[in-house]
Amino acid sequence: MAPIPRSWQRGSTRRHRRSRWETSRGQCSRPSRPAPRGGERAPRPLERGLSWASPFGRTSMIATAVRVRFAPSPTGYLHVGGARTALFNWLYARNQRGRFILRIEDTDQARSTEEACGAILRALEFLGLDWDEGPGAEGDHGPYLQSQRLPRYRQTLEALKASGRVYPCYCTPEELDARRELAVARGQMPGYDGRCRELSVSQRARLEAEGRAASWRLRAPTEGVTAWTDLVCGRREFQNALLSDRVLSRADGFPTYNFAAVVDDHEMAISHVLRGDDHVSNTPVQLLIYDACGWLPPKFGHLPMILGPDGKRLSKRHGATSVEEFETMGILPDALLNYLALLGWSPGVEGEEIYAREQLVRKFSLKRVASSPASFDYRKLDFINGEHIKRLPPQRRAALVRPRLQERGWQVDVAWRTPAGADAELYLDLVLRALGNRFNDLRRVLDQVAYFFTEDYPVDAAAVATDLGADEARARLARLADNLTAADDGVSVMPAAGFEKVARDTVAQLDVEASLLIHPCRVAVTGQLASARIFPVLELLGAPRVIARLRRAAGLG
RNA sequence: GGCCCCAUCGUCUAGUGGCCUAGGACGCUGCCCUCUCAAGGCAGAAACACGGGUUCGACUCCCGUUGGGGCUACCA
Repeated sequence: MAPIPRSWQRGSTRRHRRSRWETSRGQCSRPSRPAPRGGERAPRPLERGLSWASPFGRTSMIATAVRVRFAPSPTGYLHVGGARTALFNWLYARNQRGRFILRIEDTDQARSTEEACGAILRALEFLGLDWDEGPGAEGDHGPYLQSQRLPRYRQTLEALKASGRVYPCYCTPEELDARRELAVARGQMPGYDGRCRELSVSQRARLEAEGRAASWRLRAPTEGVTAWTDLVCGRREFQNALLSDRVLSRADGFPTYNFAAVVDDHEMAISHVLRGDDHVSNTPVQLLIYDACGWLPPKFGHLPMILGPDGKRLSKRHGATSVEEFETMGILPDALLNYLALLGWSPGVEGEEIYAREQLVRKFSLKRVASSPASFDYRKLDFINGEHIKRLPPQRRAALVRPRLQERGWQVDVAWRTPAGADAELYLDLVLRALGNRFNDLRRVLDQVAYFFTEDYPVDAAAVATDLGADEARARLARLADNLTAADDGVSVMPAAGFEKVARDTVAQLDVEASLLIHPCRVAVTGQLASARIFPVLELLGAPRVIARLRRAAGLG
């Protein structure tokens, strides 16, 4: 087996403080954070006049610190796609010794909920993707909830109005929809038709007199191209003619996604935007907004999508999709991270694909991110999870099982005469050691150890029928029980070797194949066809229970 | 419909013009080990979507076809 990475020996290396979520509860909807020192920061003045003419006028050659962000909108649980995006950002930040920022994009008042926000934060905590700035970890660039940043968007909008880079649009959503449908029906482009772009002062006054509220649209260029070099897929470009004038500020005064994201990414000094492929077409729009504001855009990298096993977008009908579901399935956070990292990224070396999180951090590179979409493979996740479980140090494996055992009220009785006496901790440890590599699935382990802790353990009826159905088999078990009784002094712990000697002697007396005794014995004692090696199991069970179970199986008990 | 992207074993991928008789991982098959089951060891089946170019030479570069995906909002 490969050398065990330090993290598995040391236990958790998660950097985040366990208490963060507890202390950050409620941050999502209520700004209970202390007021920033010195009150509100002065708004950064908008640089007017050097935008289109000189979009890179403010380029600095000084390498800036890496600041990346994960910006979920709290409209549901954390999807594995989102988790993968968060992971890649986190890995990049940790690898580059940068900062990982968490920002909640809750400008959609109708769909955002506090529960969803809490669920997302909890899922990130479960995964151990700790954020340096964000809810519960206020930094210099907060607040980190968009709903608390409204004044900032308003300020930027005012500056844009002053520079003439936005114009009011009085079309209602209904009118827009109707015209869009018409355009599509005619085979034309569905984008905004520019109706309000060149309105005169008097026309605007008339529309406003009708009581129409204005949304504000970016006056975007109608020719040329908007291009960028994507960190993942290289040069990308879009025809400006295809990019219609987008709404930056809705009629209700709330910013749209593209506008809020740009303002926030700029004000939070984000250096790299790593997000899902589904955002590529937003990028030229955002680039235009940066330009209009006179800001230098960050670098962009678009991660390929995660598809279901059938190549369609991953959805619930494929199986689990939320981090929470994987947690209840018994998937370890590090295993999920390991698997997710391999979806769309490769370490570029052959052999083992099992990595502890700090190995991922060390190896991660944007250069090795794939540009093609990947299908989610639940079986490989299971394999990786099993490998992670197998590499856990004994105490941590015990910690995974213990609460579930306690939940069922299982305990250890000194009368069993096990090597652990009545020490439950030691007993669990010994049981898990006996199980060894067979313990690689949290969903199964409870059934695998049940017969050590209770008489009410699951029994495989088919196994009983085949292995204990014959009279000869039961007679052999009765003989074994008798011989064990004779060998047992009623006081001391019988070691595995002791059980084995009695069993071998019994086989010799009976003059049969050893397996003809051992297999029925296993079924009689564990209820299962498969278990850990039988003699250590018998030792852990203790002679009293072994003899009782044998007699019961033999029909004598 | 329009725009954009993607294309190597069933799946995740390595591969940046000759190292490729295409490598690894999961899964699958067989054998070994063996008290069962796992684990482990060994072996095996399994792919460059198709068609044109470019080149002395294409998995690698270009074009087209096909297939898949994304976007096309006063959602994010």
